[in-house]
Amino acid sequence: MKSATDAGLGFAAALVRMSHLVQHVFSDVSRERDITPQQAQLLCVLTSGDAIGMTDLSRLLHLEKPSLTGLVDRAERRGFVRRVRDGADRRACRVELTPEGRELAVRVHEEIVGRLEAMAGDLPGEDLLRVADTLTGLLARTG
Amino acid sequence: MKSATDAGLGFAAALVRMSHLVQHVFSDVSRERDITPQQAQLLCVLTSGDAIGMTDLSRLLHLEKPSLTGLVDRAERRGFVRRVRDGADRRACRVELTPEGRELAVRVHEEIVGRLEAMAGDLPGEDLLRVADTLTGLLARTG
DNA sequence: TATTGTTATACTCTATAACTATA
DNA sequence: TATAGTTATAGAGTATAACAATA
Repeated sequence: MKSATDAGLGFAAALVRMSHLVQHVFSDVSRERDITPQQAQLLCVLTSGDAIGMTDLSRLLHLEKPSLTGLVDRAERRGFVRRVRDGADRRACRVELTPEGRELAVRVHEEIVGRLEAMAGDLPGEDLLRVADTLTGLLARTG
Repeated sequence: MKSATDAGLGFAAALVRMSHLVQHVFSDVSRERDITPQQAQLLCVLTSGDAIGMTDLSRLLHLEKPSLTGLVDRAERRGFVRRVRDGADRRACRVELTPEGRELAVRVHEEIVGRLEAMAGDLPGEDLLRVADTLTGLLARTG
């Protein structure tokens, strides 16, 4: 009943260590695809939806806008994303994946998910479902 | 029974999103303490144990050795850590926290843990224990 | 006036290659 | 020869301040 706090890690400590592990997976997969982890994260965010403005994107990635400008510049230079002008607001642009960027994003995402699930391989599926449910609930209220 | 995959996130996707959330907490807390997230991570790793050599530290932080040299240089310049010569091997040095570094590390760690637990505030404690247990089991086998 | 995004600047982070010193 | 760590160098990531263009 109290095993987590007695013999294992507390809730927050477990999340922190798991977060580092996930970051390492991001680093390894990015390295193999010859992109940076930040570019991988940008690609993953853009896979989820439609084209998105710089301001919203900077909020999603937790970056100041000038930092995002540079990140998008470099990703655009490499042909992964492109800026499209916003028809309604002539100040704004929206960022979207190019076909090559989308293909890369899908591969990176699949590889990351695959490695994480492989790590969980021999744990009971029921436990994993419960973890996913609990974390989903937490994320729904927080971010 | 299948709610996680039907209505919520899969296991890996939940871990990835949780990881980003943890990174944001690290960023926010680091910012408030006027250090970089990488310095915060270094401090946290050093809190856990004794002085540690550069090679082991680079493995723990998933950094190439020259990257670690710079990170330790900057942390040392700010007075958070110090290099001590290894008595047995004259090539080696071990990195340890200064008193000021340890104080900062404890505060940063407490703040991060506090925010993560606050986020989980209204979730059933039993669920959190199960999550911590499952993740601890996964971490024990992985890294 | 407020908002969208960029430019200018300075620093940190990171990797690869080459190096020194010790084992 | 192999290992521990650093130096040299280049590029990427990040933030703050100041700016341009549009709303």
